[in-house]
Amino acid sequence: MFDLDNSDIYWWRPLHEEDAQDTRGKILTAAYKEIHVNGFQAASLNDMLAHTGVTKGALYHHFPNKTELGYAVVDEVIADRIVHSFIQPLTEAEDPILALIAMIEESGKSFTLSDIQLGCPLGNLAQEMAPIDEGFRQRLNQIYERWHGAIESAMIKAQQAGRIIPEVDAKQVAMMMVATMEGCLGAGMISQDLDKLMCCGAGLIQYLQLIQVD
Amino acid sequence: MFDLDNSDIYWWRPLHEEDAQDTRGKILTAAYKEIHVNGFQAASLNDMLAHTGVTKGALYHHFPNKTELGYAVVDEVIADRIVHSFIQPLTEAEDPILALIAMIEESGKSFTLSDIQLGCPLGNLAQEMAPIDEGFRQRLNQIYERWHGAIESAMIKAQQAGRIIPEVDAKQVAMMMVATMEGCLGAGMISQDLDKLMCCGAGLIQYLQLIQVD
DNA sequence: TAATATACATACCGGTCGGTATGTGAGCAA
DNA sequence: TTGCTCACATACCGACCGGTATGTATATTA
Repeated sequence: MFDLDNSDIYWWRPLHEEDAQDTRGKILTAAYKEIHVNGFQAASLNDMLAHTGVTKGALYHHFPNKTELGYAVVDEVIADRIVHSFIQPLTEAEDPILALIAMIEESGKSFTLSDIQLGCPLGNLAQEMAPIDEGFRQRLNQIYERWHGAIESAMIKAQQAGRIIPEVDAKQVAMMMVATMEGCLGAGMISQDLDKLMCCGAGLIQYLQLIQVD
Repeated sequence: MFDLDNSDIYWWRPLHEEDAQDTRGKILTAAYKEIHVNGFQAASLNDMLAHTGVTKGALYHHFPNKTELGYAVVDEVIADRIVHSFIQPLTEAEDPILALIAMIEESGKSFTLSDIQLGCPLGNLAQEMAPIDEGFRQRLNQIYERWHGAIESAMIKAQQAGRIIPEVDAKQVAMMMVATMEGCLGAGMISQDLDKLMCCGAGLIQYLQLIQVD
């Protein structure tokens, strides 16, 4: 409907690779942006080609069709961003609970309005494509399962260390954490209000403190 | 990509009005279904006309364009369904906490796979349209604010009655509840697994029990 | 050097989209 | 009966879509 092009401030986190990429890489990042703004179905190949200067011949040399390009964006761009932003910081942390809280607080502070305007690239694509394309569904579900797994492991570790009350179930907490984080981003997106996003995040942090052993 | 037509089992809850509607009503429910399956942008006017037997002339007699039709679907169909399913049961309940728990448990039990395959009509549309159309964003945001308000009031009521610990903030809890419920539905949709949905819901119920005064 | 494969570039196609122009019959008011 | 409005019905339009056929410059191999 309207244009959000030609600027980097609209992307969740900077895609540092921007320049000095090969053609395939250029297409992938351009496709990622287009999809994040318009969704997959409404993403126009012509538009992304126009933005990058890459031609249609080049695109169809590297990808057989639009769907496979979408799959590649999920596998190579989105998965990578989720892992680096949310999974790795968790698996590497000594105290995963503190890491989770820090992650949420950090997001609340560093997100700008333009960051949350477009929502989560993973969540958006899941909502749009999971019901109508099994290939997308499986690929996106894989990412979610890695995410759930990482939090579940962290919770089990915290429970064994006596940092979390034994009454809660690690799997339930993990699934609920991801669901709530996605939901919070959605709340921020629809309200276009950073305060609401942080209010939502504060609720989640308090939940984490409730299940902690003091 | 594929077809989910000619059956009612795919819609979240039956749209009881089905038959004996006027032309405008027929268009609205058909549009609601098309949008719920394909999203707004990918929803085809020609398709919904074909499914109902209504002609394009009739459609453009009642609605000036596709966007206004979408707005009407939000205002008249989606808002109504959210209010009746989630807001009214809450405001009418004596003990809102028990009502919330019952609502989640009830959903877990009554949802079928086909119900969750398409996700939440409100959440889907919000994710898709909020970033690219201000008219949609405002209308959808209004629904969310009513929802948030209802839960917040319920929480304040419960807190005054001493049913909930005083440490939690009613607004935070309200926003987090909605976010988590939407997120849970999303988890169910992407996994196409009712167990995961219920696992997620169980986490939310346990949270409600944690903030309760025993 | 000749042959072949790679990595694009350009031009074009059929199909679908939202939207519109025009026609038509029923109901009603004068 | 006449004239007007409402509630559609039909036919069609230009724009844009994903995809393809064909051409070409460069690098690689025989």
